[in-house]
Amino acid sequence: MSKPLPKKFFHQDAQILAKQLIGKVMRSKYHDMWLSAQIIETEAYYLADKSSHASLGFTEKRSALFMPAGTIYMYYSRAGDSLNISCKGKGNAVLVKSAVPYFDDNAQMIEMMRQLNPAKNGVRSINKLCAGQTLLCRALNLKVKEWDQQPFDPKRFFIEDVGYQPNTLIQTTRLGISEGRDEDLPYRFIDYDYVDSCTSNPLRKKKEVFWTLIPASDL
DNA sequence: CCAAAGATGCGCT
DNA sequence: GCGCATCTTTGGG
Repeated sequence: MSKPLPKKFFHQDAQILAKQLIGKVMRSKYHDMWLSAQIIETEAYYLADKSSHASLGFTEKRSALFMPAGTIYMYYSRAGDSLNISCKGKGNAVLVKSAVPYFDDNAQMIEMMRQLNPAKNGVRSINKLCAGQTLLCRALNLKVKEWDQQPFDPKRFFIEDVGYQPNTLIQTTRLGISEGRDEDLPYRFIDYDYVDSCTSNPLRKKKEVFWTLIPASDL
């Protein structure tokens, strides 16, 4: 079950890569168990855009953003780890925002994910187990200390093309960007068929939120 | 100190 | 289900 995305795959424009990553499956080995989740939501960030960490300048902490395409950039903020991947052009990257558990071989995987990412009250439903950039890192046991500035490793953590093609993507604005920091750029992408498992559903917002649909024929 | 590419509970619709 | 207040941890100023 192991056909990691080739390095070349990450050598694409951030928005293209963000769209291409939708539907791909992350696989992380925890002890002897593979934990797998299909990416359903991503965001693109560019060196020139004021919301990107890279735009704040090169530092040791942010150096992964300036390393070759396909380098993992992880950072810790607001009580959780987040996963990014560098892409074409120094300082450009894609943030993986949410996923859904993908179980093609292991029935115990969900229990392990629940253990790694417990809900404070009750049990986290399967479709919300990886519904957030820090939640998915928790459920897959991905840590800054272990993966920041590293390339993917087919033996421990990689992303795989399982042949899934989304029918439609939602394109909308990124979340958590403060005013004046290019908050209106439409660089967030969601698999329409899994919109109920994303961090926040733009289609059902009462407030005015920009979104548009991208059909499969345009991908 | 406090902002940060967040998450959660609670009250309301 | 939505919006807002509140809690969260860490590194840079």
